[in-house]
Amino acid sequence: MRKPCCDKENINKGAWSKQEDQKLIDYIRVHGEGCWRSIPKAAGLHRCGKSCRLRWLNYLRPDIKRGIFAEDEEDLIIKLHALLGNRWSLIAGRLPGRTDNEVKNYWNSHIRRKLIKMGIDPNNHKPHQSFSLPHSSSAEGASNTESMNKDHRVPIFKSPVAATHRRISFREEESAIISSPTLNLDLTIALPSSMIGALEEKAIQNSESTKTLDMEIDLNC
DNA sequence: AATTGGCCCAACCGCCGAAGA
DNA sequence: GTCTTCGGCGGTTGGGCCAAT
Repeated sequence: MRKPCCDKENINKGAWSKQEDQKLIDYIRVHGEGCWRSIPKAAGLHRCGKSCRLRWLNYLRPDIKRGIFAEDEEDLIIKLHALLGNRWSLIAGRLPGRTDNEVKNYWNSHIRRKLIKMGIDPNNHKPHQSFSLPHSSSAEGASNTESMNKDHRVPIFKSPVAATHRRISFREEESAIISSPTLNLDLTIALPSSMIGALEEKAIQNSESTKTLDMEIDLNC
């Protein structure tokens, strides 16, 4: 049995107060992002290190872009999702200022529904033939491939791409993106510039794994 | 005005891989 | 080679807000 990431006692949970936010911001401004486990104690926060990390990365970071997604951002998310599946952190990495949580939420609340309305299966981005909303599908069938959110409104489908290829190495994923015939300019623009040179080199070196991934993606798209 | 149902999003949970001892 | 710890990730949930009834 794995130990909990932190002492559960004396740990605040739930929404962050302004004071807590300020403490975390102040600490990171001075000391930078370091060891998340030690930050709560050092910053005087009764929070789990993971919670601090999440709060900082998803909410407090100064470079976060908030507000509605632009059309081109949405388009890019759809393209990247078709390629990568539910790997939100990778998708978010190509949307400057957006977090994985934000992208994930936006996908589940907006894009998924939009695609369904358009008659496109959000799992594989193909026009669906038998895809149906949960209320019209059999509960038995649904239970194996999808889970519902709490009020049974929208099915949370597990992407076949993500389910099959979860935890593919970062290099393989970058290589797949760079070498993808269906995603070129949109993606290279968003790719962190500092990584492009190194990644292209790696893409060549890892051509074997890239081929494998591309082939798998072809099967799914 | 009160209730209900749906939507949205922040935050938690549990798992996994990487790194270090 | 094995074990432990940590950071990171995706899935899921709790709860606030708002529109419809």
